[in-house]
Amino acid sequence: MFVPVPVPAWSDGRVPGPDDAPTGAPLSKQEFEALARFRFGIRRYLRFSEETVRRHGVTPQQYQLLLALKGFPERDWATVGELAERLQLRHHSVVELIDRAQAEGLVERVANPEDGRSVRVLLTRQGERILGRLSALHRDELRRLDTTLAPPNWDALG
Amino acid sequence: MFVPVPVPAWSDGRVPGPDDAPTGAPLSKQEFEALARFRFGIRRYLRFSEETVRRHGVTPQQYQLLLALKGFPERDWATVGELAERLQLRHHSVVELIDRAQAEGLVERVANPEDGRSVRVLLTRQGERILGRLSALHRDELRRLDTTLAPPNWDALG
DNA sequence: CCGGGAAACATCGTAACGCGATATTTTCGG
DNA sequence: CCGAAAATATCGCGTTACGATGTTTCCCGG
Repeated sequence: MFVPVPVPAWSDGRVPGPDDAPTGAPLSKQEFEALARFRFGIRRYLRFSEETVRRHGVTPQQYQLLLALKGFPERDWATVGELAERLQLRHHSVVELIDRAQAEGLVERVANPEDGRSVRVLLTRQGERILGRLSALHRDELRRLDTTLAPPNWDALG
Repeated sequence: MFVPVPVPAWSDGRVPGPDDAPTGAPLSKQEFEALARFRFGIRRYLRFSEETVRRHGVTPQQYQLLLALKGFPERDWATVGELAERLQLRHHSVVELIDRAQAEGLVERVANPEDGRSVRVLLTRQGERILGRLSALHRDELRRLDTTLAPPNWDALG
């Protein structure tokens, strides 16, 4: 499942390969621990999220879709392509995700008046309602976790 | 794929269900955006990670396994159960992950002298080498992303 | 010292998800 | 008005994490 993203979304648009020399010195035990702790924090948050949303009858992917819509900058809808970028997935993976969410009555598709090729995806009333509850729970959890979840502070590691 | 974790790893050991009232008021558009941006940051980091490690011939799960070993607090090995906690997976998922990583020569199992039921998992020389390179690249990327990746600062949102 | 329950690890079959490859519809420049 | 590019959609497949179940080792009461 190798995955070349068409327009890389990180810093310099390059993905380091096996021949790239790492820029810094070898990592200390402390640095490895910091990296591992950060990853653990992410896993823990995602695990909390997964359990929470499933108890409300939606999958983690669906929650991310809903959130990406309601949380889209400036708007409250998005096209498939825009969602693919926000969710860091391929277009057709998003298409399938939308299909499933639509079947559950969480989102709907509307023709885009500005471009007939694309589609506007937006939340249904039910989608709004569920997202509202779930987001509040996530905000609460984030408030509790936030120091645990912060990226390592390399300078204070010495 | 519903997932009741035996010993929940988050705050109060409870997972909010549909009948829990969210503690706070409904979220503002800004808060939704903050939540979505944070999730986007995570996705972007994980995407970077996936691409990077695949170019070096390991899967994302394998990288996480290696990192969990080298970054384990106080030690540089762990049991299957400990890894399950750190990786937030079920025991047998970790067993399979270790099987695959072992087949690739990245980790090895050694009998645990202190308890014959459990197993010590540790890095091979090759696992160390690959992990070293990958971790340096991850540290570099994290240094670049860190403001983007920080959890939302709710107080500064108003 | 021994028998039963618990703990730790392992095996097997299954379902969901994201992907590559490919197809379809719409736009737009010349 | 036509061909190339863009945006969305369809199909089949491999990987992975899971639930259910099995095996080995420890530990404790009697």
